[in-house]
Amino acid sequence: MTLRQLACFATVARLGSVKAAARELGISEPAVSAAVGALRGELDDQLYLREGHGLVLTAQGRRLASLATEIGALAGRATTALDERDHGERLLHIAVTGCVEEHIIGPLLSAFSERTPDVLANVEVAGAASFAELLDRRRADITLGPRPGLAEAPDLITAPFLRYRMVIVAPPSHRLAGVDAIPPAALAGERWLVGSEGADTASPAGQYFTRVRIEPSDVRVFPSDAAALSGVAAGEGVMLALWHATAVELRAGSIVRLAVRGMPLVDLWYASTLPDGHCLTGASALRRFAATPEATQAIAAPRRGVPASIVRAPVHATLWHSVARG
Amino acid sequence: MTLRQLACFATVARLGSVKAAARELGISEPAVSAAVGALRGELDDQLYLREGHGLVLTAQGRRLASLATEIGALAGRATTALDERDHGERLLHIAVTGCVEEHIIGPLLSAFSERTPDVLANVEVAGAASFAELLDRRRADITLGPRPGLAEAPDLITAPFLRYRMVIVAPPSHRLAGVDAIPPAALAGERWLVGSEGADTASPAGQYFTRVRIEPSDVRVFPSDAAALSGVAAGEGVMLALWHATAVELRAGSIVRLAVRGMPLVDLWYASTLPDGHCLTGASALRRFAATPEATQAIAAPRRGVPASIVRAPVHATLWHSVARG
DNA sequence: ATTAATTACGGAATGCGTAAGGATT
DNA sequence: AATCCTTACGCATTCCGTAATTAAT
Repeated sequence: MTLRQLACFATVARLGSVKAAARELGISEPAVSAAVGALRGELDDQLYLREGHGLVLTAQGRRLASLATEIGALAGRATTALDERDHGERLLHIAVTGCVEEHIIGPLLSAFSERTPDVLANVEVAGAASFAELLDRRRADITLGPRPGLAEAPDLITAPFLRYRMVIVAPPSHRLAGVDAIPPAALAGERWLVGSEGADTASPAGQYFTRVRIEPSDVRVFPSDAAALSGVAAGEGVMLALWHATAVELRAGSIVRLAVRGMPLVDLWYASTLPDGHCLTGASALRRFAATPEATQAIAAPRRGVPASIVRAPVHATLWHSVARG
Repeated sequence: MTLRQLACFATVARLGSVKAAARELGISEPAVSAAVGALRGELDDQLYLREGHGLVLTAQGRRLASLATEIGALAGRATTALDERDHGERLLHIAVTGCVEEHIIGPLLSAFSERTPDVLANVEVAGAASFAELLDRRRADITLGPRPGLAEAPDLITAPFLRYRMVIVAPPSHRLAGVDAIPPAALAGERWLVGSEGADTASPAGQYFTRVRIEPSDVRVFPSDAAALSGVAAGEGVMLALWHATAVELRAGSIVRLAVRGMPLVDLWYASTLPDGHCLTGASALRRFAATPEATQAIAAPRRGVPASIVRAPVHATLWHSVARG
């Protein structure tokens, strides 16, 4: 499989014709046909069928067309975007977990950019399990979240930067509101609301369920922790939430904290990079900055959003949901 | 530029050595060196420098390493994931705007999957401006949001599926609460809270600002509309919000609606696909389903989240933020 | 009969491996 | 002296373009 073959196929898929693709690509028709033929052989699929006037993609063909276009776009970025020398040293690739993305990264970067002007950051949400690999393969300059497995990449520099607390919140009318020393098992039958990470075993909620050995049957996924919290206030269910993200609602009385045994859950988030010589100066600067009181304070402050001037809209957010077996 | 060259460079970047990369790739050392040399020439950058024992990537080299790894991963998906024949016909690529993603897609897909079991959906957030191209290049099977420009892809089938209303909400203590017929210009000096799309000109907020000709100086970005709404309740500012997403908070009295002239703003969202013969049956089924009363009702219902059993955690969400000029 | 995709074949270019050169520790 | 990246050169493979063939309207 070569880039050229993929480009040929992507063009054929888009234009619905080998001839037109050949014209657009500036090569001969057989060249296109052969390129696609090679893919056909390699992937063991027809990719498209001739049908009347035009071509109709097979299911695999459609998927490959999508992948091929995406690959082509990335390759194009390699040739063009790489020229922006300015950004080269200043662009930070930051990999974070969903929870850090929603609650931490905004104020943290906001504060960091005040201290170190002209920072550009590209935030990518990833599972903590992939942190070590992302750093190792240079796909991320720094990771923020749980500690990467040191077994996988022993050379990482890893520093704790935030001690966080998680609590279980419920509507004020909840039957267990005000009750002391609630055993976790008493919550197994509740309706649990979770944010975009769902109840994945790697998510905070999933890890908690595993730790206290409950398997709630009624878990409902919201598009964000904030939306789930709003659901709690509306009486929809209970939620495992980041303590400092619930301060406003707790004070307003729209939700209450349940006194579940073992709560609040305290844990640490880490900032990790490759060793100093091998990572961007910006990455090690951010790693060090994240642990300063200044950063901690910015993160802990009641959330006020981030000035629009320093945040560009997500250019390309990709979420993978899969919905099955209704 | 070829996939092989990129794979060579990615491996060199990861292992920090041409020799080690050659060993891992199972080819000779000069072959690797030449492949990287070709990239060096094409991209006009050294990519890495020899330094003592090992190699140190240049800034461009780091970016290329990231791109190369990503491209390699996608190419790998093309060979392996394409084999999952089962999913071929059932996997829907859905492109939506940020607003639809947060407020609409969950209940819509939840209801759709009840009616059509075994649906798999892959939801991608994109700007409405790219809808036509996404459909045209087969990177999306269906788009949900504003109407794609018909000039760009005249053959699309486009059907309105939801009439939505947007309102401006504020804290109950706001000076304009209860005031009638507020001129939009009176809000130019407010602090505006916006969700993840920011105040981008393509976002609902950005479009509104353009339409009423105000350029607020104080716009603060939150990670989601729900978070921004919670900010409104906390007295942080005002917000242009989807009417039906504010029902719970309005009823609870934690926020109020401002009687701004021209509000509520009413508009339509459209479901668009390629013509029936050229798109997945699932895509046209969803396009038709979205316009049924059943779907409208599911979307309009106060939000309750989506059962965890039918939503998988986002496997790989990529957000591009860029933070500059603190 | 016409349009469009595929196969056949000759020539050019690319890519790999062995061997030698150069730079750094 | 040793290690590692790079250049030099011969060979096999791949890839393209022209021309002929096949399939469908």
